[in-house]
Amino acid sequence: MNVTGNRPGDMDVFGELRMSRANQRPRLVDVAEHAAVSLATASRALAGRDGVSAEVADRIRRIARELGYVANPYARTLAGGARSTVGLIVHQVDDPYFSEISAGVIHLAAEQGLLVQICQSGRDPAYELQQLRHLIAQRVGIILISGSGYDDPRVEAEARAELAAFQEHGGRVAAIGRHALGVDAVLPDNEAGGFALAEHLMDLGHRRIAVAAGSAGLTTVADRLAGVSSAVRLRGAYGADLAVVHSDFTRGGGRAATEQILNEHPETTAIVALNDAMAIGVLSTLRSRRVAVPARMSVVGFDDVSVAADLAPSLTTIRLPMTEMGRTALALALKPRSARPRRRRTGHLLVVRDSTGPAPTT
Amino acid sequence: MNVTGNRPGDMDVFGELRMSRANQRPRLVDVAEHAAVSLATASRALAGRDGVSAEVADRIRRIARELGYVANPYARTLAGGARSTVGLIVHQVDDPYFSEISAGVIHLAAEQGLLVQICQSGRDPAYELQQLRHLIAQRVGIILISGSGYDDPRVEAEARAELAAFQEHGGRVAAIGRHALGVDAVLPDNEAGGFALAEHLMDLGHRRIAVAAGSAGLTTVADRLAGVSSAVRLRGAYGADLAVVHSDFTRGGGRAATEQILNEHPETTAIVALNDAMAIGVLSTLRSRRVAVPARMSVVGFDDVSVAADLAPSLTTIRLPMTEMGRTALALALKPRSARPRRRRTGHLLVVRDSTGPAPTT
DNA sequence: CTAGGGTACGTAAGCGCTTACGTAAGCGCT
DNA sequence: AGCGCTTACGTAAGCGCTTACGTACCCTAG
Repeated sequence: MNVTGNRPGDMDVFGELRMSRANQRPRLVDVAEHAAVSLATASRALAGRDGVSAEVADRIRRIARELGYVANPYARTLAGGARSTVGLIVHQVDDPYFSEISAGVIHLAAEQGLLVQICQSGRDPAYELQQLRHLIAQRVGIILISGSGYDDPRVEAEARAELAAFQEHGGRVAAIGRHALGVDAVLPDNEAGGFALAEHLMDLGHRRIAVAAGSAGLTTVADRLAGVSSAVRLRGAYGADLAVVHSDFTRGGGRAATEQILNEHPETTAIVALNDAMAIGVLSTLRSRRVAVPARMSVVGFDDVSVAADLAPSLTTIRLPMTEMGRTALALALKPRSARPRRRRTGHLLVVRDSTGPAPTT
Repeated sequence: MNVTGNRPGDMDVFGELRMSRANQRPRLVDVAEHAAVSLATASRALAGRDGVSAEVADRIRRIARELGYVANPYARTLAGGARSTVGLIVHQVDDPYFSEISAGVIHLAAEQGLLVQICQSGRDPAYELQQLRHLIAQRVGIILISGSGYDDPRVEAEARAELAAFQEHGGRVAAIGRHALGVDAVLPDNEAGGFALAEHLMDLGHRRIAVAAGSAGLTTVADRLAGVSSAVRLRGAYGADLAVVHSDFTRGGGRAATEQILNEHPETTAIVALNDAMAIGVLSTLRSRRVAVPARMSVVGFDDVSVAADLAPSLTTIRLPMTEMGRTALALALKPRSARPRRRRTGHLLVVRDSTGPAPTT
């Protein structure tokens, strides 16, 4: 139940790590003295609070700039209860989807002078919950949680409760691509994206479509899948049919799903991978199985990670603005809380490239 | 003193980030009281410092665990000069090379209970220096700097001076793949890697080799290039020849370099991209220019980012253990400083895949 | 002219921790 | 017995900020 690595031996790390006091950076008192005002006034002026006349505030700000004053975030946090750290939970930082989101978060955070603490949950709900608790214990002020939610109501409820308590105490939370948490969220329209992909394939004449889906327990999977199915159902009269194979949201998952599709649904002419990582695995396996893309099999992905355009064949996919999503999520969390959770829908765009073509005429 | 009603944190007028004091986690005093010792003793026991008898220390640790006590990192930092944040400077987090390094750093940091603050320098030396100063101003305890160094002695000297001063005050520094900083470093053998790539190509019969190099000012570029040239020079007697085109370490850079190589050095039968990102761009351009790989042109990369194996054709490259490099760098920084900079050389491995083949017989 | 109220600023009390220094007890030594 | 040394612990002074509250001053209304 405790965070890993909390054993006595590990604490030594801190023991070794200490800085000399001589690291003389200007402090708030220095600014205050130069400006011939009190600490309180200097603090108020720099925080932009009122109760300071415009001219004095200007003088203080100027002097702070001249001295190269940068507030000590630790002191600030300790004193004010204000939290200048944002905790970002992702499944895996070296997955392009998440690294692009992170890039957006980090970028805005840097602009705002906030620290970003990144945690990797490794796609494990239990570990994710532990990370969440750890972040809260570390007194972050903002928690950004990305990655798909879990269908399991118990898991999700625990996270939800933890976050609610955190918000109760003034913490800010925003979710990215995750809607069941009862918090502000930036959400791609996964269903519409799935719908668009299926439509695109059916427009090309495909009728036997297989879906390489991520873990069955993820809401993202369910949503994207729902979009695909509803598009297919709408054209059911034309004989469209859907096979769904569950694996996981990685390249390896894509490879596994492809094997299964090839074996169990040989009539398939198009594979919808529910994210780009899987699509990369799908393409890779099709290549080694000598299945021509798109001549014999069309493939689509979802996300448009940046490498998607440089694959061979380049990947038809749904573009999601990941970097912007990260930015937006942080921006959302930075705003004052509203009574009810806000949702920002992100745009999405079908990007047609070389991995899709007309259905083979058999 | 405790009013349950209206606390400052609840008012939250201007979207200020503040937490209510009511976020009652156990503090060190609570542990100390339960253990019937003083604050000082509790602190010493939990920090693993001596001056506390074994049994008392055990009791304190047990009680801390029972209470779920987690030290407030801000207070700890403020008070002790001990720094529990590690600053990580990368060029770009959504570049797989750096995201894999980050993953390693984050992982070890999580184990050690350290915060990780990631900065993106955007490959701009001036901005990187600014980020560096920012991290120092933010009082991080450890700075990890990755990405190639710059050939420009002035730029590098400034960073070097800044880091030296930081270390002077007890800060810890480690570099990843960067050797001119006068600090501990984990270094791949770029020269040997370049050598191995060139050897591999020449073994396959290639004699007209072109290099798609990153920016001319980077030490990584110089080192990898030196390896390639020296291998080629060694076989100069056999008529091997080298064309070098400089661009930058991105996919776009790879595309640009390829265009130039195709135009200016049409006799080329093999392209050495000095990192995998460029190699992806090279492959992409060759495909659109209808140059068969490896039949008409062989391509090699450097790094072995995880997608390299799933490209079409899969990429022959030098494998570097990026994740482990990140981990090692942090581990290095965590150790007490030694008198002179330590260097950890990482292994590397030529991974032969489908993007290389025998030179065309013309 | 004074009460009442607003504005601009100062004073000082912490936030939760680390650590220099002080103290009391126990030990061996002469 | 008396001295100094070591060990184990307590006391209290901050670390650099924020902010509740106090104070001086000016303005307006009565």
